[in-house]
Amino acid sequence: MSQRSGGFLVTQIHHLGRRVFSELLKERGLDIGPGQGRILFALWQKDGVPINELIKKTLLRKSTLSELLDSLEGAGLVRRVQSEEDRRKILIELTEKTKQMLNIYIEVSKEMTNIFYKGFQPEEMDRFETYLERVLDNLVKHEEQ
Amino acid sequence: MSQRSGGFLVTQIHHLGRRVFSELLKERGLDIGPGQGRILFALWQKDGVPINELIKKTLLRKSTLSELLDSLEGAGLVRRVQSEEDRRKILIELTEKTKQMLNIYIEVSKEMTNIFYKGFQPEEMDRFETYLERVLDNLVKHEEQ
DNA sequence: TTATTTTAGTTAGGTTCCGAACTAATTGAG
DNA sequence: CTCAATTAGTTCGGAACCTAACTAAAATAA
Repeated sequence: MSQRSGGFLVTQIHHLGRRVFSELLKERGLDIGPGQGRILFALWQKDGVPINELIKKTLLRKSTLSELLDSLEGAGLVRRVQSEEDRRKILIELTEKTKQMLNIYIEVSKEMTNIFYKGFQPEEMDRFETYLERVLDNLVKHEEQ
Repeated sequence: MSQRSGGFLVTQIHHLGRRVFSELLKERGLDIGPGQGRILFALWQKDGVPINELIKKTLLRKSTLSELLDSLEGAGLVRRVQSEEDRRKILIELTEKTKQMLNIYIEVSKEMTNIFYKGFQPEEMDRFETYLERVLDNLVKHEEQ
């Protein structure tokens, strides 16, 4: 009976959050969208990786990544390099341009976190993120059958 | 320097959840997408309302609603009726076809909730949803300036 | 070796979202 | 009463997602 609404809330938070984040990126002069940012964020942790590794980190579909990488490459933010060992693989590298964006991106992310978690105690953030990880895990496991 | 990742987790849950929900709708023979379902869900609670009311319930932009309503109307799932009192307003009504979908939709929603919250105790769901509401509230207030 | 299967990525077509610029009806200020 | 401002929706172009169908390279099995 319990009319749970977790999924709807997550959806609403996602869309509102995306709008706010977009706005912050723009204000700070970062000319990238939140979808592009998501990929760059993964690449800042480690670049020179094949698309398959980005799929694991972002949970996006390969067709989505393929297209987002087109736009990032078109904007000169990443480079596609064919792997020597396995010529099926395409390694994604950051360009110099992108490396200089990292610090601003981190600033914007912090700002975003402040808005997101306004009024939260650190322990509350921890508990909340633990719940989020459990839900994500449930969904990932369900998708794997 | 707490590297918080709530926003990323929410995004990932949103996208994975959408895929799972889409799949469930299809399996149950409901020929609607999750975006359409979101609007129908609001209308099942109360229909014959102007688009502005749907904006408040769904937090979508009016252009988004306008287009989703086009697709719903095209599929014969809703009707647009011009308001008598205020001819700027368009009231959205469910059709008979749609009213018969409600029960199945509720079933699918329950299934979705079971997957989403697998392993959660009821109190944990309550706490989690309270956190979600607080985050959503933070974002709504920030958007209002 | 050669044919099949698997893996890596792209392409095509469609959906759901957005902001910005538009039309039309109502409200409100002078 | 009239005209400017507000409110209600639509349209347009683009971004970020999807599935399904494709190409090409590598691995495997015959």
